[in-house]
Amino acid sequence: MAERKQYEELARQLGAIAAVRRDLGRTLPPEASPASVLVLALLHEYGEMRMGKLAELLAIDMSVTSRHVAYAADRGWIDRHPDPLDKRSRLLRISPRGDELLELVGTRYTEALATCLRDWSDEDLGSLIGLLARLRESFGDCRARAPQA
Amino acid sequence: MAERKQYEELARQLGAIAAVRRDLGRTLPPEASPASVLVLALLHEYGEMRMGKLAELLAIDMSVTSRHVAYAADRGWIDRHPDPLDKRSRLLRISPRGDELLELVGTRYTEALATCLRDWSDEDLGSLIGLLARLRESFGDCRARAPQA
DNA sequence: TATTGTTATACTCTATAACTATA
DNA sequence: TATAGTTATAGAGTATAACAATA
Repeated sequence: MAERKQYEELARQLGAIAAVRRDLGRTLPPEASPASVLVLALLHEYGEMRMGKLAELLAIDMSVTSRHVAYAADRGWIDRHPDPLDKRSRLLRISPRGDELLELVGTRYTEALATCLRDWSDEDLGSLIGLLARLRESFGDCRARAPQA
Repeated sequence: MAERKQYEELARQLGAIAAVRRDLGRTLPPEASPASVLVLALLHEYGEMRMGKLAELLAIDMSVTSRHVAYAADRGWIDRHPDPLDKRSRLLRISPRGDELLELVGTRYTEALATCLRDWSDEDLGSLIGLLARLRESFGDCRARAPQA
C-alpha cells in the first residue's frame, strides 16, 4: 500500500507521458493513424477476432472501434468476413498488406526509440515495459470489476 | 542498446496506456479537464512562469497552451498579471482556488489508484514513476536536440 | 525584423444515443 | 427482448497559419 504522494506523482507522469506518444505518432506514415496501428498490432498478436473482443482489448467503445476498423479495412490492412456462427458479426483478420505496414511501423518506432533511448540499458527498458503491462492489467481488472455504474 | 523487439513492445505499451489515462480522467470533477489539471500541477510545482515556458514543459504548441490557460483563468484557477520586463508577456500563477482544485483532484486520483493498484508494492510503484520520468526526460532531450527540421 | 501570445480553422480520437439486423 | 455492429452527432485535444502587440 503506497502513499498519497506517490499516487499523485504517478497520475502526473501518466498525464505527461502523452507527449511521448505524440512524438512517436509523428514518425508514422501519413495514412497510418496511431489508432489503426494499434488495431493492427492486436490483430497480429491475437489473431482473428470479432469487433466486440477488439473493443475490449482496446478498452474503447465499440462505436469507435468500428470506425478504426472501417478505416483500416478501406485501406486493405484488414480482411472482414462473415462469422459462420453468428450472422450479426464479422471476423476481423490482419491482411498481408497490414502485416507489411506493421513491419514498416516497427522499423520507424525502432529508429525513433533507438535514438532517444540510446543510453538506456536493456534491463531498464525491460522493467519499464513490464511495469506498464502490469499497470494496464491492474486497470483492466478494475474496469472489469466495476462497470455496473 | 536494446533489441528491435523491445522497442516495438514499448511502443505498443505506450499506445495502450492511453486507456489508463482515460480511466483516470473520468474520476475528475466535471469542469476540470485533464489538460487544465496538468497545467495547474505544473504551476504548483514550478511556480510563476510565462506562457512559452509552460508550453515547453507541456510539450505542446503554445496556441493550445494558450487555450488551456484561458480556460483555467476563466474559472479562477490561475492569476495572470503583466510581466514588468516584457509587455508582450503575462506571468501565470496558480490561485488559491486552483490549489483547492488540485487538492481535490489529488484525492480523487489517490482513491482510484489505491483501489486498482492495491496489490502493488511501494517499491514497484516507485520504479514505474522513476522510469516514466526518465522516459519523458529522454524524449525531451531528443526534442530539444532535433527541432531544426 | 523577430518574438510573445491569441485566435481561426481543421483534423484526430472518444463517448452517447439512435438505428439495423440477427439471436 | 437482447445483442453485435454501424452511423450521426457532439466534445475534448492538438497542430498550422494568420494576426496583434511589443522588443
